[in-house]
Formats: sequence, C-alpha cells, structure tokens
Amino acid sequence: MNIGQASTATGVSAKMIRYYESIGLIEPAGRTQSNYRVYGADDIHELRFIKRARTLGFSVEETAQLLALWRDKTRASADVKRVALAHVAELQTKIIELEGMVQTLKHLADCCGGNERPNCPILEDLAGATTHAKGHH
Amino acid sequence: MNIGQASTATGVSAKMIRYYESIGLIEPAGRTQSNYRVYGADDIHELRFIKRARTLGFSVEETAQLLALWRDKTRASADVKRVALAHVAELQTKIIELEGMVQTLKHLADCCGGNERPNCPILEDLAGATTHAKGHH
DNA sequence: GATAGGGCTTCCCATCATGGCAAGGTCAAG
DNA sequence: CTTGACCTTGCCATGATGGGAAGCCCTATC
Repeated sequence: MNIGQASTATGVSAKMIRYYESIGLIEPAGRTQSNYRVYGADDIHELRFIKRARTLGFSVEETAQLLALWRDKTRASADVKRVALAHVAELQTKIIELEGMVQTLKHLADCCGGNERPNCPILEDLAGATTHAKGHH
Repeated sequence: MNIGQASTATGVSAKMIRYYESIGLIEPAGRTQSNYRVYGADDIHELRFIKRARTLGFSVEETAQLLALWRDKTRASADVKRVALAHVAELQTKIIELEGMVQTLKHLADCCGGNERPNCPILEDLAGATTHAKGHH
C-alpha cells in the first residue's frame, strides 16, 4: 500500500502521514526499492486511531500518549481515562470561554439598532466598555 | 509615552504593538529623535479597542474591519452588527463542535472502569469505533 | 520501446498570533 | 561615567496543516 492509498483509506493526508513520521508519532514506514513508503494493515489501523483522536480534539502530543497506551497491552484503563478527562476539562474551559464571548456579543448586538445610523453600542463597548456591559444595566 | 508604557496601559505587549503596526492594523507610531515610538491618548484608545476585540475572539482581520467602522463616523450600525453576528455564528459553530467532542468523550469515560485493568472502551473507540459509540447501544 | 500522466520523494515557504532571544542604541539615576 | 532598564531591528519557534517546485518512478497506451 502506497502513501496515497493509505491516505484515502484513513482520511489522513499524505502530507500529514509524512509529518507524523517526521515528528516520531508513528514509526518510519517501510520502503520499496524505489524509496516509496509502504503501509500494511497495522499502519492503517494506527493512522485511523490517530485520525479519530485528532477528530476528538486531542492534540498530537495527547494523541501520542494515547497511542502509547494503546500499544501497551498492560496499561491501566485509569491512565487512559485520566488523559481523556483532562482533555474534557480543557474542552470545557474553552467552551466556557467561547460562551462568554457569545453572551457578551449577543447582548451588544441586541442593543444595536442595526440600521443606517452610526450610533452603535458594539463599538462603544469595544471603545471603552464604560457603558452598561451586561447584567448591571 | 513609550511603547512599554503603552503596553502596560493597554495590556497589549510591546511585541504585538509592533506587529500590529507592521501588518498595517494601526498607523505607524510617531518617533522621537532617538527613534523611539511615541504614543498619545488616541493611540492608547485604539490599542484598547483592539485588545477588547481580540478578547472577544475577533480575528485580527475582523478587528481591522471593526476599527475601520469605528473610525468612520458615518458608518451604519447595521454593518457593525453584521460583523458581530457573523462572529457569533463562528463561535457557536465552534462551541457545537467542542460540545460534540465532550459528549463523546464523557460517554466513553463513563464506560471506562478507570482501574488497573487494561480493558478500555476509550481506546476501543479510537481503534475502530465499531463498539457502541453513543446513542445506538 | 517511447511517451504521457499520475504518484512518489524531499525541501522550502505560508498560515495565525504570539513569544523569545540577540546585538546594539538610548536614557536616567547615581 | 557606569549601570541598569528600556528601546530598536531581525531572526527563529510554536502547532497543525496546506501549497508548490524539482526530480524520480510506475503503468498504460501507442
């Protein structure tokens, strides 16, 4: 299996497969006599694992940890769970941050006429926020 | 006012002030005879505006649009509102994405013993997801 | 067998917003 | 005049990804 086929089989671009190899996330692939990378069923499996982890928002670093645990047949599931829950906490922190932005902006937008006149509470907030921000009008 | 003072006055690092100048987000600052950048009250005001916009998650590009609207005294508030609501939509899309990840991971973590044994539904999901993912147990 | 088209290789560059470091000029206080 | 804190520019790094160029390889068709 060539890198292009591995790519379509896993949804990981050829570019990224090479990148993952270069940073040591995956072992260097075998090569044909003409220096083409060759992938087997195990490699495909591993790339799918990586793809899924990335889709769930794990960083490459976290993915490496999960891969190591996956490879280690004597792992404790507690270790996996810890990594997963730490990631959940990160995600939730991010969500709360974004929700704060949304709330503020929605409030400001609600207060904005959205018409032809220049008067705009959104700009007023950005320019000083001394106006009624939200909650304490 | 030197760049360091402008930085502490606005919360924008000196590095970023120079960067914003280099990409044309702000006008080149005036200079002293010894080539130090000089900032006045208006510049501080503008940097605070930028800081606030960035804090609300606007990209530098979006911030540039907002700055332009702010400077334009004849703007229509509808234009500002459009930029803001477009950004809200982006944020909400991102939030939904993250919430999907959290939901999946929480479900998997709930199903994981979190003990000394290697058996782990989290890894099983990453490795193939042919197990009961979520919803269709 | 020659040629064309597509796939592979490596290497470099760009993104976005930010930080860090280094070498050198400047300013203010002692 | 020295010291230390500040400023200047310039280059490099991040994280994960894409783009492109130059050159080699393989296969199918003529």
